[in-house]
Amino acid sequence: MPKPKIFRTITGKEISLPVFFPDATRAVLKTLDSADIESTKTQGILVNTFHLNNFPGSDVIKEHGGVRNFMSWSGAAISDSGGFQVMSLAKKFGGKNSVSDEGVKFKVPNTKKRILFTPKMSIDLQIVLQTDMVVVLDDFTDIDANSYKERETVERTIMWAKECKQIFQKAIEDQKIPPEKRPYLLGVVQGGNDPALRKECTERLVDIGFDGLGWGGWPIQDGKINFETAKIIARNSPEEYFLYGLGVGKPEDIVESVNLGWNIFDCVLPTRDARHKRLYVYNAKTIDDIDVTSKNFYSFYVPDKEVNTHDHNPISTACDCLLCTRYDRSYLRHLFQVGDMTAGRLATIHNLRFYSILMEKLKIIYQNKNV
RNA sequence: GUGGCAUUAGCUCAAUUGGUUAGAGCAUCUGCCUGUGGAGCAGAAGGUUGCCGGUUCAAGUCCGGUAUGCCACC
Repeated sequence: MPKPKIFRTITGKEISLPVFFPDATRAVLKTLDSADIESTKTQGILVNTFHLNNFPGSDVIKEHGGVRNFMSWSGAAISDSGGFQVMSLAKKFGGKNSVSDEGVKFKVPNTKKRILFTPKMSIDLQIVLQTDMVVVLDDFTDIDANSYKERETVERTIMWAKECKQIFQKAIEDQKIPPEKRPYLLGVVQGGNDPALRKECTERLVDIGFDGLGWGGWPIQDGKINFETAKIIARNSPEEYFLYGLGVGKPEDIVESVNLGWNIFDCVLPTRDARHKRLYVYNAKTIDDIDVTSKNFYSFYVPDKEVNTHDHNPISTACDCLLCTRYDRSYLRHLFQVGDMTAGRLATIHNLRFYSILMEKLKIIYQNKNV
């Protein structure tokens, strides 16, 4: 069976793989509006169920008929379950936040509310969001987890995955959602750095049956990605499955992951780095000359350095974004110096175009490989 | 012309009654950011304390002179 080359949205769009979804956690890609996102040729975005449930709340999203209408976005959209946030919140606030088989108990940030976030809530909310891919709630295996904790999180992840699938299917039937409007359902593989546990988790999730699997957990280990885990999940997944590297990653990590069969990615790096004055720049002179399989195919450009004050060159000649086609280095430095938000906007647009060019280049390689 | 106040890092300012190696913010330079509570974090460099002399074991700090600036009064 051939690998899927198409990601179909519930609005009828077809997106070829691999694809990168930047993180619009709160239904906004920081500093950009939806027209800006379109201009970067970004195909889809990732929103977060947990955060959108807090603000503005599912009733508001429901009134709009989904998060896409809410933010006037016509591309693809995936909703994250909230599993990762639950982990980071539990870690940050500890104490009264706890994970049990029922779900996650925690205090809602910035409020006095304490709620139990369950697999059912996550799925129900994601269906309200009307995204193209729904992600099951998973129990995050911490990078420092001992083998007992690793086992526990995997068992709970599988239990919740089963529950999520049943709730998902029931919702589809109850709401009479036609097949072409049915979102994809993604299982998430946990198990930390234990290869046998990762394999087992993958197999048991495949037995339950999903449209794809996510590479869960913390992707970084001593600053490097554990590609052994990526290989194990990919090898034990059906050919037609979507393989989604959750939170992956740096450009070179995406290149390597695509090589191992992964085809969907999301990461905060391009947007966060842009706001933190780190721009991704291809070393090639033109877009045509870019070779993402070569070593060191890109560099970082730090826009607010003093040396840029009198530099009238564009940030990159191998880029066709708003920043590179209209403004020069001197002006961008000025915008960062005076602390204007436009600096963040132009830098974010640039970094997103860098990533969309990366995916366009990988698409060509990927499609040639699968002919 | 007389009196008062000021002068310390590129910039704005700290530094008990004279007492270790004169500090901080911004700017500069390095690095970091991975299913985003964060336009964030870490680190480095940067000084003949306006200049000349004096008192003292010890001076950014006290004294005399001088330069520059601000204020007040003739």
